[in-house]
Amino acid sequence: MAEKIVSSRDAILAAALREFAARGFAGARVETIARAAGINKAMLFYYFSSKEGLYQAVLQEVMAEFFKKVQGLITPPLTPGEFLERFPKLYIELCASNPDFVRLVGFDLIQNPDNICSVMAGIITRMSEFKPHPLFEVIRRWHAQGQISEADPVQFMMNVVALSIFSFIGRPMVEAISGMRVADDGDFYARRVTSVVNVLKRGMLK
Amino acid sequence: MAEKIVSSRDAILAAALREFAARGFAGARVETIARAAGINKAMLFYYFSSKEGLYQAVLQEVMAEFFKKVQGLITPPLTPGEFLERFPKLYIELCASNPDFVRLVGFDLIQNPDNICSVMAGIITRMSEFKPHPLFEVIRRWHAQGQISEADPVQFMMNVVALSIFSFIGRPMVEAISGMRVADDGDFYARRVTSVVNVLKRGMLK
DNA sequence: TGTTATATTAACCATATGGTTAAACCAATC
DNA sequence: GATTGGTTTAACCATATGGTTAATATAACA
Repeated sequence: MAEKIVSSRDAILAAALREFAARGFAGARVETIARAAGINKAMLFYYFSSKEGLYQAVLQEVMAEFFKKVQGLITPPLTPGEFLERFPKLYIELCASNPDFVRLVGFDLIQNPDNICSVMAGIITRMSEFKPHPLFEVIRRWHAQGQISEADPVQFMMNVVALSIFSFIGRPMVEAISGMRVADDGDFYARRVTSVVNVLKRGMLK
Repeated sequence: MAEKIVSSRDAILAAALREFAARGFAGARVETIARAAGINKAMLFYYFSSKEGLYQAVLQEVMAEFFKKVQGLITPPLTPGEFLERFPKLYIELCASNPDFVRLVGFDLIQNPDNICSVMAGIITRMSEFKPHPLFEVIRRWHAQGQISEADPVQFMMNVVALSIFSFIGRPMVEAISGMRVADDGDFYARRVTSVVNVLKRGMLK
């Protein structure tokens, strides 16, 4: 066969994402990643020069993919109402279908916020469309035109992202407090989207 | 002197909280904890039989303290409006003054949700007042009486907790996207409380 | 004072882990 | 068929790490 189904490099990246997401950087074992990728441990150091290098590569790849998707959403001009409907939906569905992404970013956000910030900054810089980051200008304009009630774009985005992403990390916590087990069907996320969109629109739209 | 300023046991617990919060379970070094606590490593295994045991003890202690405070808030009967004002305020201020708590719980939530769930369940069971967990009954009643718009108590609480806790974990992320550095003064949290309470009341109160 | 239970330490130990190396394999190209 | 350059592996290595032990200090107490 001319090409392998997956290159060793890609197999390593995929396996590494799973392992890092499951155990964090320190808890991840290079050996385990190699075995899961079906290659010798030395291969891993051949492609990525260290565990740290591999980690950064995974983070880079995964974040870049994520930003590409978000960018697609916010490129066309939107009304605040449209934005508050589409962003959480995209975000929640994206996270639901990539649980490893959420956990990886979560770990990094807790442990080493500066690192993920610089990774994101790097990606944003490379995507010229994001440059001065139009989104925050847009949000400011929405408020200036009296379309939304929240004046501070940072608070605005925090509210949006918080409600969206917490559906994943915080679910077990709420389950524990409530004593209720939330069904793990796709339905849960559909209901979650509804609730979030509702709160955001009623809460921040004028 | 009859008693030491702090018992070795407590010194270990305090140092362990710091270390586990900073590096996660796997990243934490027993040696480092011992040194920070000013005792010999063997002492640590003398009081807590293993690294895992120490970790659980820390989690237990920290969660119990947290629940005690939350309980104080929700014990008296409240209107939904009062609840939506006081809960986020308490939550955000609590997290702001105990960043280690947030990170420790965050780690555990991502890596091992079942564990923290059972810890919480244990604590709740021991606090008899929480038993059938009245809070969720109360929320249901609020909706039945037409006082709030969200019918599902799980969604209701998720919205509340998400907006409150994300102020900490997610802040660097929003900062990176926005390119703005949020001032680290106490003011930030005050503004955050205002925004969250606003969204929640406008978004879920009828 | 002798006894006992609790605290505390220095010195070890077995193992796991990130990382290296030198040799082999393999496909393309000359 | 020899050369070359990327790919892959088994066998190592140094070190860090969780955990143990046996001996000692301390305080309470009979």
